[in-house]
Amino acid sequence: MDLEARAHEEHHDALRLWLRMLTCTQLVEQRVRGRLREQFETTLPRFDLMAQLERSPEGLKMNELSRRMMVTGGNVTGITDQLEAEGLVERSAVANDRRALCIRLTEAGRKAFTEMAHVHEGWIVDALAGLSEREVTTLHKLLGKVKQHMNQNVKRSEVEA
Amino acid sequence: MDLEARAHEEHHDALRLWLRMLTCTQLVEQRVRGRLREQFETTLPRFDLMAQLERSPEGLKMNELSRRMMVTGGNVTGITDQLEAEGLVERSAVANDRRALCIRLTEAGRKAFTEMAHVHEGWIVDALAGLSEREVTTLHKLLGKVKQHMNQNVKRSEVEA
DNA sequence: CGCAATTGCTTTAAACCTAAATAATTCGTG
DNA sequence: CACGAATTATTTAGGTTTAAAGCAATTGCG
Repeated sequence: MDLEARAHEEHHDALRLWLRMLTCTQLVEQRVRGRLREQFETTLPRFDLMAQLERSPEGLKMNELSRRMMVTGGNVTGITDQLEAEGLVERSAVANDRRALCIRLTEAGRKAFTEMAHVHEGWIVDALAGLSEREVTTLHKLLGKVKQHMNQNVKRSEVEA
Repeated sequence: MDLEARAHEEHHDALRLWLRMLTCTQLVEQRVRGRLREQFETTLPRFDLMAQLERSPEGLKMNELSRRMMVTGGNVTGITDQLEAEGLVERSAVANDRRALCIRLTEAGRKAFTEMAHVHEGWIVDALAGLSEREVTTLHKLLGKVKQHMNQNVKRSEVEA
């Protein structure tokens, strides 16, 4: 096989892999969305925001929340508004910077999240039950490479721009 | 390590893998969305719809399009409306079933898509360039297992329901 | 200091997406 | 054949998400 044909095939493989990544993610995501709605009357973004806060009991700035959730700031504002209205999170001022806000789970929020998180973990375990323990590790490692490469690329693009 | 502790660890691994899958998908997806907008003034759903049609030159029913894109029918109606208004796709009747419509790329649509698809493929190849050819294959195979397991689960749930 | 650039959050407008309701058609079964 | 059930596409109403603009506070630099 000549080099050009080989390159073509590899390109095709990359595309096929990407489509499969998308498919898998959407399959799991849609199932999780549906169950969050049915069983807890909440949404994935709301769950995700609370999950981020649960991992940082000291609280996070909107800024940081937006970065970690990989969504725009306006989006975080909206979701936080909802959760705050329901008493699940609270905004509080940050010392020495009156622009910034620190978002924290309330006690009620932490309680509600803990309950959901336990069930949620079961869904994920089920979704990935087709893989052996070893395969889970391999997948995690390979996706780690993808992630690392993407982050390097982002930095380079920013520098070039 | 006792069984319970091991189960806990495996659960944690599944969750970590899921979060990484989400991260990787979003990293690539957001980059693609941005470039589609900047370079072609279009969106991912529009691109995706055209991609499905390109793979089926004989056309697809709304029905089938919706299933393949993994979005609701109403959504497909809206995106099709846009693309039809721009002369990139066309709706035509289906023989023997006056409920159904067949959606096809127009000549202009095929031309526009081919141009975009070529560039798009390059983005994906770049995004996955951190992986060796062998790793791409492994990843594809492992995700295939996830997909298969999810689809089996879906069927079982439907039967039970 | 003075003031331009930056940072942090919110608001806005437009596109996207969903679930549910609607309308038209086809299918299945007595 | 008749008629209820299922299928196909669209419409509608309600959220979600994004990019971009806007506002307020802070930082940095001459």
